[in-house]
Amino acid sequence: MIAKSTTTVINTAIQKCNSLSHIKQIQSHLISSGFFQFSPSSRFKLLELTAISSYGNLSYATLIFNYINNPSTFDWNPIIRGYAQSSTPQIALTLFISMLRASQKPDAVTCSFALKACARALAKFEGYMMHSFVIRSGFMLDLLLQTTLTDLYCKVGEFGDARKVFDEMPERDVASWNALICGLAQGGFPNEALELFHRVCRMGMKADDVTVLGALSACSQMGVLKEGDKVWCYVKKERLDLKVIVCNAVIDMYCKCGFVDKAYDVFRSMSCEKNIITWNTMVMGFAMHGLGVEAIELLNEMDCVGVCPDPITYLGVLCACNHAGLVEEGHRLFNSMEEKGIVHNVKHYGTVVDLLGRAGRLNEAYEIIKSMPISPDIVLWQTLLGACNTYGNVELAEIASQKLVEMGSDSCGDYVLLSNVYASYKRWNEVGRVREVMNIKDSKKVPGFSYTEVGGVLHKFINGDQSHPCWRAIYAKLDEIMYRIKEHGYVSGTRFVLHDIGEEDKEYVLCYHSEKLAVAFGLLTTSHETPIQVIKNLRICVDCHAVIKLVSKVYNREIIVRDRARFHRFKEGTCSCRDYW
DNA sequence: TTAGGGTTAG
Repeated sequence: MIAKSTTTVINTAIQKCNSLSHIKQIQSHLISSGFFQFSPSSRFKLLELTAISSYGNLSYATLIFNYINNPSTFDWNPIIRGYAQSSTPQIALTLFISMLRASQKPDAVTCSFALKACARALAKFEGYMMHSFVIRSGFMLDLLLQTTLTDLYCKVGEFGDARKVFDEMPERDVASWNALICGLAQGGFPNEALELFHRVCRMGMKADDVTVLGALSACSQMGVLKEGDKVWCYVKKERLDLKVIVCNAVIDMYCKCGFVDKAYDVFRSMSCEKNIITWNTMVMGFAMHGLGVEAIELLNEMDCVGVCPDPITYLGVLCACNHAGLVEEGHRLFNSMEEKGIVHNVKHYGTVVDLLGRAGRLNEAYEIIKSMPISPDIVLWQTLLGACNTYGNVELAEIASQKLVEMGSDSCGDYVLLSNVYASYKRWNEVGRVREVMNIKDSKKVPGFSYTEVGGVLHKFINGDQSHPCWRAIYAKLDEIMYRIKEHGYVSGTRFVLHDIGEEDKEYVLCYHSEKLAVAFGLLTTSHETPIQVIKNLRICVDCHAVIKLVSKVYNREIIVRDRARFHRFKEGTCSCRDYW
């Protein structure tokens, strides 16, 4: 028997560990003194520290664990927890099964780690098995497990089951609400997430930092400024702005709602210390708004105040140069990364290829791809192909298309671009051949949709959509728009339509793109001085861009479109992207 | 002796 006071001394020493070598010293002391075998609490502390602390080492923790004769639940728990939060969470589930085979009984804590592992591994089937195990073990009344289950079902996309677990909870605390709010926000249901946030506030429950993170993410996705403002007021009232993670989310929200100035105000007036994510979010915000010079200035400021940029900072700055057309600066920054100790990743290559490609420097872009020490991905070849389409480079377009086929890309956009390049040289035989392959492959297109907020209600439009209650009026308005802008020189850009249909029909397909429907609806339902705000899931197409520019002039209306890549602010016939996107 | 919910990315 070991005296309790001795155990306390040992455990205090373990807690003071701050390096792996320190852990090893303690371990050897525990083994030689017999504590490893006879003091379960010391062994637990040692395992926990080795498996989950920042200076620990999971492989080493596994070595220690394998040294234990007949491990107890208290020995299994820290090792399962360690793997659950590692990059290989599926190992935690294998260990959970090994534990059952070794006839050790998992407790509610073991289950919480196993559920976490399922969520991180997106293991839906194993998640259902674990849920059943939790019920059979009699742990279903555990509030923490119910919350973990709610989170798990959201992460694997089973929102119905998440809702069921949540609705059946006898009592809920703020973390349970957060699991559902954040789960819905991250799972593509921002509207529902925001509604729940308001419900939490109405119930008089104190929303905490995690709740507002979920709400802010929802506002960012939908681009709803008024809602975002409300959350920001709540954040200030509850002093949640003392948390850097919350400020970062607020900056991101204002950028994505189209108000980079407000984001910058928050960035400048933060009362807590900025972290690298704060800087990166602001840089990315500038990029999104085509403010290349501002992004570069921020990078320089980081250098002045001694903050080390990371690969994401450089990605943001390169992206900003790309959107602002700062070709030389972007190219120079890309080349300077190595001396700053930052290794180029595939996204950096993607951005610089885009940058050079848009500037017509196709051969340089291709040389960069050829010199890459890592494999180019599908997006990168698509970027080059896009530039080939713009500049009519058949030779490189064929190379990029061939690579895309080899890589198994089945995006119909690839075929459209290649056939457009052939079409621009009137090489109709090749156009026909590409179209044929495209039909055989039955390439799928991601459906485009846009939404706009009018009177606090979000209206969603899909290409060619007739589901909106006012669709007849919207289509009539669009006909009027097309008629009026044609008087100002608009010619339909039918070469961007994919389908093999007659010219008139092509015009029809283009005409009812979701962003045009949203703009027509905005013109119908909002007053003259209100800017129309539209959010699109894909990049805006060339034809819609041309149409909206003219609409902003003919109807004298400001129109702001956030597409997948950036913001376009249309005013008096021009766009803030200067047609460079 | 141990558990739940979380911000940036072509």
